Amino acid sequence: MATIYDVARKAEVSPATVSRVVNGHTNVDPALADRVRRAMRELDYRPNAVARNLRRSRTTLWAVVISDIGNPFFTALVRGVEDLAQQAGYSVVLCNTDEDPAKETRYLNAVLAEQVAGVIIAPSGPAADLGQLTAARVPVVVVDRQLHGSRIDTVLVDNEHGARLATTHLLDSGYRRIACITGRRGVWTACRRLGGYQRALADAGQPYQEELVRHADFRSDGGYRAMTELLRLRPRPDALFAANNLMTVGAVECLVDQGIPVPAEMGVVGFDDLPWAHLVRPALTTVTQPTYQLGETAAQLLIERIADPDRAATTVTLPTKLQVRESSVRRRPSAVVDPDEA
Amino acid sequence: MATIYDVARKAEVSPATVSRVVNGHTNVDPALADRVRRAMRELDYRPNAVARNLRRSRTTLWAVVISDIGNPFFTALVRGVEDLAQQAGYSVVLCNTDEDPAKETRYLNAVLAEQVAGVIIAPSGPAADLGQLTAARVPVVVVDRQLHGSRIDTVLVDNEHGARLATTHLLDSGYRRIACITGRRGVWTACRRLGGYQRALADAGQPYQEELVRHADFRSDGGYRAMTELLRLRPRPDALFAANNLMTVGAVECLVDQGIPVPAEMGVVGFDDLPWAHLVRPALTTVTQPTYQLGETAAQLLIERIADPDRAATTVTLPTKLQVRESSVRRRPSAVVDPDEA
DNA sequence: CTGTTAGCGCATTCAC
DNA sequence: GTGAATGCGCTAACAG
Repeated sequence: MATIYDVARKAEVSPATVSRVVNGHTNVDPALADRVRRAMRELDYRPNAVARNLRRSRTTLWAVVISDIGNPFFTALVRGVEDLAQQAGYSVVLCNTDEDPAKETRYLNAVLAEQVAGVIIAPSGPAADLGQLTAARVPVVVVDRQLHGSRIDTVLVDNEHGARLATTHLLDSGYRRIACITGRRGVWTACRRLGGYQRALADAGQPYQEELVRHADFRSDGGYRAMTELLRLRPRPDALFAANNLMTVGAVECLVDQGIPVPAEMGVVGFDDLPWAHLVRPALTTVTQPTYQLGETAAQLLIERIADPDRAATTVTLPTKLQVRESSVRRRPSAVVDPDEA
Repeated sequence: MATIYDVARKAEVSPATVSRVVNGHTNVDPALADRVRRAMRELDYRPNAVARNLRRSRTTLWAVVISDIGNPFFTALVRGVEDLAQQAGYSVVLCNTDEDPAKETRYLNAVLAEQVAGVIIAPSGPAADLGQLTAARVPVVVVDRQLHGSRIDTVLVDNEHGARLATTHLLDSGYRRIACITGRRGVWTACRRLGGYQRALADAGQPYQEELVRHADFRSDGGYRAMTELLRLRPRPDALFAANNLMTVGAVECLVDQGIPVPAEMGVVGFDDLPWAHLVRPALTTVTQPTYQLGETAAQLLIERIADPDRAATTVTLPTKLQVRESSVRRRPSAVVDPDEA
């Protein structure tokens, strides 16, 4: 590979001038600039980003750390991040931890070693150790989860509100024994969504029954198992609020396998939409999150944080909406209007 | 951030010795090594990967270039790559081009500049310019598509065979006017899958009718539009073979919207599975690819290519299978056995 | 406006 | 087995 010195020699200028042309920083005599550009073309010169990063002691890379690349929630979020990152001149490195703390640690170490310009982390699992990142003064934005006690920029949705909407909707549809499958104890989103469920029951003067609540792992299999357990209860629940998209899928699979008709014998609402929620029969009612904007907002905060490392930390909360489809309405399911499909 | 010099000073050794301890290359006196390790701990020393990369003029990063991060096919593939990469000590950078040639070019440039150790590219769109990569002697493996005329390691599936299986199955189920939605003209997978469809018709002595074939963009919307067009034909097709997963989704959405019952009035088989294909009612019959292994195999080839840049290029072809579910069988749909679900 | 110079942090010669 | 010295390729002072 040609270096900046090769170009300089060929164009009969100094390496500094080549650098100036490449980066367009200072003004360069047009004639010289032309010679440089020609030399670059002839040598097929490509600036070595590694050397530049070392010299500048910063990179143009963001790391986005997510826990499940197979979950459409995260891929949509990544898209939002990526689009803004590109605009701002950053490339995005995706780190998929698969809910594996060891992988997460490895990635965070790599991220530090590689001197990334910033990190956006969207963990659904237990708390990551962001201490080392913040200690190294790496700009960080947390998405999807509140980290108490730390001054970090954060983007959230109103989980409690969404969960409450979902549960209230099931009550309004006439369901009375509503089960809840939420995430692991201690996981922030799991708590908030469970909280919204409880709140809705309280609002309606319904008793809160511990046995109707299950904690699973935010994955499909976990939803399946939790549903299996719930179906053993007597009397059986007549509705389900599932606290994330993949667990909803698992639960519905279980219902299909057991031959339990939805929504006739089991109303279902899931938290977080799925790209194909309306293709499943019956179409799934979900609490939708503005996933793409979640990513965009995180990217925006990261850009601002990089520009001013000392500004006060911000928390942005985005709204959720209830998307009523068929799985939660006992009669005339096809009459439901779906604004997103218009 | 502490540097190797800080550690050396604190441990009262030379930077070279610290480097030796960090990399475990040569033998170091245990006493010195201990002092070094303690100093590293106390200073929370983290090797600067950028500097190391510059010095060694190679990195420990792979780039995986895909065209749609929202497509489960690619995410599964990435998982396969990632798992092997981790084992081999590489980190994976995901580059999502969204079928946008400009984005792809930007990423390939970045990839060159960042001196990545290797590239795995899985494009579904038109030909990428890999020339510059191979010219720079960057190890490259192509997945999912054949690049004729170039000596590049490649991992494929037997597209033609899978498409033929799918079409033959529809014929066997009694459908006679079978439409095909494939990808853009000139896209390798699109051609091969169309070829399999044609071959199956020929095998069965059925005429090939141009009007039954549509070319779309491998995305959901394209499938929807193509299906809309096909439904205007008279006589109407009675079955569909769609050449990728997302177009299948789009086509089925269209059928739902038009109120056309599947499989009674329209048999459907899609190429490439979806994680939730069995949740859709009726459950979708698909041609499944070993997506994860596709990624693993690509990673394996890349590892071997890096180890020996001059070995002959290999092409590996993996098998596809027909997964019969409900959307392609007119009677007794629930009797179908699905081995993957056992 | 341009060239000379130094050094980012590290790994690797080469002497010792 | 260890340390001193060098340079990976580039950018940013600084001097001219």
